[in-house]
Amino acid sequence: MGRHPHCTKQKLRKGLWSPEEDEKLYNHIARFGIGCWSSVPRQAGLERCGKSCRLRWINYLRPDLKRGNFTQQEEDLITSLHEVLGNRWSQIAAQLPGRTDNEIKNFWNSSLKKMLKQRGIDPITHKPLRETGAQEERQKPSMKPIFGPFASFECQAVIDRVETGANFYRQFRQTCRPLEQNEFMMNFDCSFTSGPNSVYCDYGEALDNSDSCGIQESLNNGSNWNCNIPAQTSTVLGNEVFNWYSSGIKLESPIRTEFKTYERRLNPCQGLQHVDSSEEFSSYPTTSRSQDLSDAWFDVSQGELACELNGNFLSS
DNA sequence: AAAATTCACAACCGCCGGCCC
DNA sequence: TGGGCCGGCGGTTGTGAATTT
Repeated sequence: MGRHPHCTKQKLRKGLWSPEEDEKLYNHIARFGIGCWSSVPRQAGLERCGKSCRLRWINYLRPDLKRGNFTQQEEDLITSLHEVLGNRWSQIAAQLPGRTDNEIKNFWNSSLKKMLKQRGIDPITHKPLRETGAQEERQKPSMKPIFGPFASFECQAVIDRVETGANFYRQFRQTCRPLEQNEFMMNFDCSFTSGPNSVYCDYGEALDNSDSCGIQESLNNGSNWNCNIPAQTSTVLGNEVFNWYSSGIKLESPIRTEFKTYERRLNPCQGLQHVDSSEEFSSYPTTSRSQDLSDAWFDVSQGELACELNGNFLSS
């Protein structure tokens, strides 16, 4: 059995909140803090359901809310985060202090979406509308898996470290080119950019549960990257989550980008065969900053990555 | 000036996962 | 273990203000 009787469907008020209701709720939270929302209406003397109280507090009454129009900076950030995260408004809101997911969602639906369309950008794919249309046209006839020549796939992810707010961007690019009959060479490029208190990824450790067309296996074989995050980060992609742990490293730069390329010979009939391993291109330390980043972990989405990688094989 | 339309934003609804009993 | 509650989330709707016809 459950704990408490669910909000009994007695006559509860709906619709806009009156100033009196706001005052009651604000005073209650100010005095007792946030506890069990379902008991707030009764304790605060409100004829509302707990959910409604919670929403009113989060979206309107909270003292740390930033009011007013979105700045250009916020606008740009929302756009770029939406490109990465899609309609995950709560995760986007987590990157904009003082803004709520509801506010951002409304702003997106009422303004940003239109603005992007006016600029000729598809607000869903964030690619030029023509390109998107052409891609859709091309993909329509063949939903069957095909290893198309020059197939290309890109995805991006942003990981936010909760404590510092430092952002960490990953970008993947996958391309295929024909070799011989029934054979293709696939290049899998990754670039990682991390901000202050740099963060590094190790696919070798992270992708230890490979089940995605051998891609993860290839990364395991080829990678010797380190996974070093000083603290837990929020999950930003996908539904499936798994943790990974750092092995400890000292970082020297506040901003650093790293690139890697994996080449794989593909035979659609035989599956994937590993050909070459990784190649590390560059990093650019700016100022010196050492930090011991051991014993840290963060989440990535195995499922999302797998899903995205699988996407490559469906392109034509 | 009034009606119609558009816009911005507040609030609701339904679903889901986690937790408790 | 299963039922039910709770909180969080994203999609949708409602509402008042602003703008257009």
